[in-house]
Amino acid sequence: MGEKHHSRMAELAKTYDPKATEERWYASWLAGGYFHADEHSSGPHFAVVIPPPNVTGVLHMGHVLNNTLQDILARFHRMDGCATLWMPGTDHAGIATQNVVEKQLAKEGLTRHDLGREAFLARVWQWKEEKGGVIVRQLQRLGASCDWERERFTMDEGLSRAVREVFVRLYEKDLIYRGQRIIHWCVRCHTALADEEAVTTEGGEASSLWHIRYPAEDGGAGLVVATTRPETLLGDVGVAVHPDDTRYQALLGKQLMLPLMQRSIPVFADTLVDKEFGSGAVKVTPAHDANDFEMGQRHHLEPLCIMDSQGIITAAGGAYAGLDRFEARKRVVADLEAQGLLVKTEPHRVPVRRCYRCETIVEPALSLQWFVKMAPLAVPALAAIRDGSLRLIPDRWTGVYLHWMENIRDWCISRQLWWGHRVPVWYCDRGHEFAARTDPSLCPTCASTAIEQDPDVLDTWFSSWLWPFSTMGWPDDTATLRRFYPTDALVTAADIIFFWVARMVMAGYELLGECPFRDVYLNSIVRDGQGRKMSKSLGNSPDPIDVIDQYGADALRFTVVSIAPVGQDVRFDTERTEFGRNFANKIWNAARFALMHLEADERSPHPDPLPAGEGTVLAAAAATSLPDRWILSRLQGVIDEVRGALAAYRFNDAASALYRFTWGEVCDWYLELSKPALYGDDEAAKAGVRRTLLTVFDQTLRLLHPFMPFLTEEIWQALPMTRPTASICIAPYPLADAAQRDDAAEARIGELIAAVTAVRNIRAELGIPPSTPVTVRIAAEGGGERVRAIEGFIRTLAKASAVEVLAAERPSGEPSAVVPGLGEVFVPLRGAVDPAAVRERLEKDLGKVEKELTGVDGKLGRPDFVDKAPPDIVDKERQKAAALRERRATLEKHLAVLRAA
RNA sequence: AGGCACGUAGCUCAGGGGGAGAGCACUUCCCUGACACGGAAGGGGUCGGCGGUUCAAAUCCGCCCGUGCCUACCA
Repeated sequence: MGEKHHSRMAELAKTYDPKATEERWYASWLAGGYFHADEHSSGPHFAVVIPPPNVTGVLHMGHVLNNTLQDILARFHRMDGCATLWMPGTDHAGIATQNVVEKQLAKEGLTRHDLGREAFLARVWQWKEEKGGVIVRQLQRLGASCDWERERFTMDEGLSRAVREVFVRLYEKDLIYRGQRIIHWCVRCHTALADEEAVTTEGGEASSLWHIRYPAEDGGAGLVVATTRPETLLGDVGVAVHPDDTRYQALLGKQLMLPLMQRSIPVFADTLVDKEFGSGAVKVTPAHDANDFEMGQRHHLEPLCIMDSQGIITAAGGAYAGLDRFEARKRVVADLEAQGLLVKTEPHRVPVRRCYRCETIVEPALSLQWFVKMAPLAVPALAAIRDGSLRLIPDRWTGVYLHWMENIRDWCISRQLWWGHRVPVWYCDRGHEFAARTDPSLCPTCASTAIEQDPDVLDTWFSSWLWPFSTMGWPDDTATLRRFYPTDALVTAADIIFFWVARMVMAGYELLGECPFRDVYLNSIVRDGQGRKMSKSLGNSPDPIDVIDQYGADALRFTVVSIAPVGQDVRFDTERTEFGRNFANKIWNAARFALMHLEADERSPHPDPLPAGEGTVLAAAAATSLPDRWILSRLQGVIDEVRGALAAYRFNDAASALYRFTWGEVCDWYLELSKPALYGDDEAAKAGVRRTLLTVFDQTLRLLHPFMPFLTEEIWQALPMTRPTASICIAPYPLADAAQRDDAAEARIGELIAAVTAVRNIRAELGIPPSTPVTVRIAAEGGGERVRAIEGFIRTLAKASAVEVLAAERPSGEPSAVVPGLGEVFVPLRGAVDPAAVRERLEKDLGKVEKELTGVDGKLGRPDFVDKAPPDIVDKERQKAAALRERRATLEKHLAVLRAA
């Protein structure tokens, strides 16, 4: 510990180690209560609710992106002075959770029926307490700044009360009803599913189209129907043809003999039939197909159910009773073939719907279920998007939303499960039905005590659609609701626009008269390196926790945000995280450099660069040197860029602006430019640079904080300055200060960069090693003042022994480059290198100039261009041509000298 | 079938009517006292194809090809 003043340096390893910081800072943020949103606060506010992950869920890359974006918004607004609420919680996920526990039971050789409803539910709760919510801890690893004190669960007491209240209200308004409908039935989960939960396989699945002859009852030929589901023939009650179809006019109204079943069924006309498809004749099975059900109703045909809840053919299926639906299909086809009634079988792709939870093929089934009448609820939800009070970003999703809303169908909300909110409807022994907010003991109509509650539970989404306000205490009129509702933004994936987003909008209007959020940002879908959707079955989804362990949470966050442009899917490969890891390490090392110099001087403690408690930056007055003025000016530029990008949800643009500034300007140039002063003897110059360093780091870290919370806190806390707040989490977000914009400084440093690059380029191309000193000569435009302002920096950065301003005469036969605004930069090398190499370089330059000149002259040669293009554009081209001509002349002169020699 | 999006450097992708960009990969040089998870300098693209609008098109429009996604009552 000899160098005691460098103790902090000793702590800072050469590479950043996320493991050493992340856990510590997260704990300190929680302890500090920074994420808690105070409902009694005043001033601006910002609220966002998390799309509640399933309690059964584990973090995947989609969550990482989604929650990082929310965290960026939350942290940004929190720093920007808003009382910020990021509402967290989990979803009880009816089917998914029930499946998990049923699987567990299966290992013990039990089914839920062995336990009974009550014991089973106890078992699910037990599972939830022990194993559920892993994802919440995983979100914390990611750095999510949720208000965990408010964490909710869709089955907790408050939310259950909200669900019940909504059901009863809608029931009383006749917006909830019970009816016999064709719904999607999962024969494995044993429950009804909403339309959205029965997913169609892309492009259909390989199957066949069977053409079957149905003879006429009177012994005639009858007709041929085409079907993809021959087994449902057992439940046919008729055959439909298009009314205009000339082929079947004679058969209309006649009876056919249903094969295998020997039942007489009618032929009728319905416009739903497509003449072009198959034979133009459709077998009608009202109990097992939604369209057939419609036609059956129109033509007063009684549905005939031939399948039970497990997909087994019932007694109504005659000889086929007891067979599984697919076995029955084989047998039916075989029997038809044996009887010569199978006309042909052709390969056909069938749109098959599968259960979104277990992927079992779903069965359209006629069943008594509860529905929400959606059309009235859609009215304000449509108006909201049309009048702009609700925005979808990117807005191309608006069309998708509108289409769904305009063609909305009633929502089947009952599920034949046990895990979920139970339908709050009771039936009494005298046939009365009623909904109740609290569990009743007798029938309100007849006072009978023989009452029974509906056994079904509600669709999981029936609690999710209330999420934005149920989590804030609704139906009570709470301070939280008044302060934070409606929320500002919703960040979610587009695949749940219908399941969730659209329904929340409807619920918000129906129950609170307001849209629950203003902006809906639909984030990218994260795919694997080959563009495939990440899925468990493919095993192509990296475990984000492993990635965090390997690279750090900040690295993962920054990478994911950087590669996710608005509205485009992203491809993620674990190795891509190196991008963020490298950036984090770069920042870390830049900070080591800064801290080394900031702490090296104990005699002159640094002034606090922060005006007390404000988000503005240090007055420009302190910055005197050119590089200082430049970097502070550039800082204002990034601040505006980042703020602008965030306001437009252009997260990747914000990230890239920060990356370019931090790495490409601060590290690549400013730190290098600061070295002459820092390593020099001029104490005043040193102090100025140190102050700028401190300001730049303080401000840049704050800008970066929402993206890389851990690293920025770690470094910020190490900066030797008076901090306005205990944590960077709540430090004011930088606000650009126009007074610190300095166009002149930006121009001068721009020239410096160009000049240094030019010299380096010449060195590299001509093979002059850094150890060989060169003299740089500059034929300056308009005097040598600009050169003299930067010559010291050129000398250091270009490793030049001297920088000279040329008088009238210019060197001949030497490599050079033109730096607009500064002049022509020469690196005299005669004698030091092979003249042939110099000539080669000059010829290459000349070639480039000629090529460019040809283009520009061509443009200027067209009268249309000169006449019609805007004058400033023409002017620019003319200036370009002039400069190129001059450059060409110079190069030719140099070459002439070389060739002569 | 319809709708939407995408097709830009070897790879992954930004950009978007008047100078073709980034990261990775590649070539050459450099372990220079923040950083080799680094530095310096480079090579590489007729911006999917064909037409159109325009003084000017990678950028706007149309068609085509390819890819992906969403929606749908083709039994």
